[in-house]
Amino acid sequence: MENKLIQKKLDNIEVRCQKCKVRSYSFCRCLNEDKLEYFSKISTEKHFINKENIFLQHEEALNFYNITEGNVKIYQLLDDGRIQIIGFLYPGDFFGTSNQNKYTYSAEAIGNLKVCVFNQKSLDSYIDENPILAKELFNQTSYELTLAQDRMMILGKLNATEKVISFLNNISNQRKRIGWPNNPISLPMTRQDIADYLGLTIETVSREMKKLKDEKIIKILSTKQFYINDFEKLHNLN
Amino acid sequence: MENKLIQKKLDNIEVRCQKCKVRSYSFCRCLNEDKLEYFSKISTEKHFINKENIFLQHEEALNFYNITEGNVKIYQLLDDGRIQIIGFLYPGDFFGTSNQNKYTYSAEAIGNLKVCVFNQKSLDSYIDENPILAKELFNQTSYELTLAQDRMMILGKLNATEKVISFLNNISNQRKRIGWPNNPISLPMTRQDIADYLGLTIETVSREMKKLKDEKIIKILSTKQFYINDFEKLHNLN
DNA sequence: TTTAAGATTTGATGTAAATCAATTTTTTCT
DNA sequence: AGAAAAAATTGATTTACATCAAATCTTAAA
Repeated sequence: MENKLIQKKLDNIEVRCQKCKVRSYSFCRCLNEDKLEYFSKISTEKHFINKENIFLQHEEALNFYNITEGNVKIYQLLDDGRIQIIGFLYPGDFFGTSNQNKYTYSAEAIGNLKVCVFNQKSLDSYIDENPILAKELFNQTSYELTLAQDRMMILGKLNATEKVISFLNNISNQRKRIGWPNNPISLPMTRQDIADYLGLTIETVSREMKKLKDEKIIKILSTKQFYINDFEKLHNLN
Repeated sequence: MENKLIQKKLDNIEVRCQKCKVRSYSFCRCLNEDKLEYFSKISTEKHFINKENIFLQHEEALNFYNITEGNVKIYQLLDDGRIQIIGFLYPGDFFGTSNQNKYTYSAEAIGNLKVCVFNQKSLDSYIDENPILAKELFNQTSYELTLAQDRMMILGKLNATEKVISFLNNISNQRKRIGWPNNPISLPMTRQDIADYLGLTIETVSREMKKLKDEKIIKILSTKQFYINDFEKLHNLN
């Protein structure tokens, strides 16, 4: 009876990577089909619900995560409660980087979330035997770094209008990347999240959205849904 | 006559990596001694003077650089001339990451600069044959990413006072990292550079420095030299 | 379905940092 | 060394965005 359960579990694990919908744009895409059976075994799937923390900054960094479904926000907190959202993550994105064995940010689910969980040490050993993964991770991390650098410009030099525009453009592009319809767009995050992401207040975000609506560049279908009337204008404004 | 010259050049190249002063904290530190002779041959040393551009954003990304002496600023420009300095780089730091074969930022020498220049394609092939380098580059890039993320917090949520303090702390830590005396500190960059790095104006940086001086937390020895009186206070303020 | 709690919008006011402007200091060039 | 140019400081004024406050809309719970 119990054996049967274990066997079922194993079968399930074996095929998980083969059936994975986000593999074509995840770091594991570099692995050949014949590697997947073993690779499936070094990770497990885990579910989180809205607002659940995956981990907190400064906790011991045991795991490394890859999103298979849903969204994640990663953020840092200051002692006095100020928050900066570092990034919104999408299916195919990985997270859990650490410094001196501690997570460098906190991670929280936005809506329902499914992730692949890798033990950092196991993944590390696996990388040693499959160097192609190291190269893929280097390339993807380099790309992440370029995005982080672009965000320095956004946070340091753009005004409120430009920040909100860059955010809307960004959301639209992210959705295109993972093959989702990029218009109309439903925002998984709250206005507060957007504000904390852009280094603004919720009131300023609200006012800027209204301005874009009044200029007929976007249509606000509901607080979490908007339609881009004029892609051209939105792109050129930033 | 010419042969002699070439031979001299080759001798010089062969030993370059072995004699290198920054190897212990550069990405190439992961290579065994016996790899260095060949590794030396895939890069060349190049000098730049103050304000010389190493490359510009959007140029075709042909090379990858490692600093052996001096400092570099990497920055992005907006159409209207606004500038954001992404980072100040130190000996042992590498730069030249690209996206779709284009550099994602511009790089300029601060003072006299010596770099190792790698052809991106050659380095890429070398990595394929020495996967340990891929892992080292992944690790170092991950670390760079955590620094970039910390800077999002600085740019998005800190006020002017906190920004300047974080900058001074950062400079002090960078110098410690590469084994330089971290007090007093001579700044290689101008006030304008500091302002463009922190998303402030030159006037605000100047006023904040004066405030720290008045509070006796730092002593300003000259415009480019300062002494930290109270490390404790400086660290705790941020 | 009603009520309560939470999220968002909108308006009035305050303020941190930008901008404008003038002076002083430092560096560079002849 | 002296003149010119560039960088940095200091002060006065403006402004973009934050803060404070209240109203409306949305979601969740009873």
